[in-house]
Amino acid sequence: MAQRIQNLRRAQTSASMAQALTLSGRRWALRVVWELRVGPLNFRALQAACGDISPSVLQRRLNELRDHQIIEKIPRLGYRLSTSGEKLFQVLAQLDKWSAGLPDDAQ
Amino acid sequence: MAQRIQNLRRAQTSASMAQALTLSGRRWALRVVWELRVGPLNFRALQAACGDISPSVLQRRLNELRDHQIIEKIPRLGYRLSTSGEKLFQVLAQLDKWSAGLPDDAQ
DNA sequence: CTTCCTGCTATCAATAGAGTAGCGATGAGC
DNA sequence: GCTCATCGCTACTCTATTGATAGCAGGAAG
Repeated sequence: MAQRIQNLRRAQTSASMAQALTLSGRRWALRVVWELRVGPLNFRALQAACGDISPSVLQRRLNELRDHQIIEKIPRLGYRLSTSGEKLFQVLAQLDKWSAGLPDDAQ
Repeated sequence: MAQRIQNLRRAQTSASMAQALTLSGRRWALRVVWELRVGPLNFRALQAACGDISPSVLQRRLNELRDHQIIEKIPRLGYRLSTSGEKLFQVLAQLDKWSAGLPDDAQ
C-alpha cells in the first residue's frame, strides 16, 4: 500500500526542529532577527525597520526571542543578537540567497 | 545621534527576502516543506505528518506554496518539492542543525 | 518647570487558524 | 452493477493571534 510505504520512508521531525519551525511560524519573528543582523537596534528603530509593525506584536516577539535566548536586551542600545541568534542569522543568510532566486511576482 | 548612526549602518532588507520571511511567517508553511523532504506525500499523510493540522489551513498553505512554486502537485502521489523547494529544504536542513543546539525547554 | 524621545501597555477591530463534519470522486472487492 | 473505504477538499463555527491606535511613565535636556 502506498500509504504504508510512505510511512516507512518517513524520518521523524525532531522535537527541537518542530519547535524551531513553530517559532519561525510566528509572524515577524525571523524578520526581527534579520533586522538585527548589523547590530543592536532599539525598540522604535526595530519597529520602523520591520515596516512599522505594531508595537504589541513586536513586544511579544521580542519576549519570545528572549525566552529562546536568540536575542538579548542591553541597557542603552536596545536589542541585539545573542551567540545563538548569530548562528540563526547564518541560516537566514542562506534563506536570503535562496529568496534571490525566486520569481519575485508570485504571491 | 544614535538613531542616525544606526540608520547609516543598516543594510536594507531586499524585497525578495521580505517576501520569503513573510511566507515563512505563516504557520505550518515551513513545516510542510520539511515534511516533504523524503518524498511526495498526499493530503492526508501530510496532515498527519504535521500533527493533524486542520485541513483548511493545510489547503491554504499548499496553495500558497504552489503559487510560489515551492511544491507541485502530482497526479496520484500528492505533493512534492519542486527544484526551488529542494533548495529551500537545504536551508531548512541548516535550521535543523541550528535547532539541535538550542535549550530545548525554552518556550 | 517644559519638551522631547524612549520603551512599552491597553484597548478594540480585523484576520488567521483550529476543530469538526461532511461532500463528491475514485478505486477495490464482490 | 453494488458496497465500502479512502481520497482531496470545502463549509462552518469558534478561538487565538495579529493589527491599529492612543497614550502613559520614565529619563534626558534645556
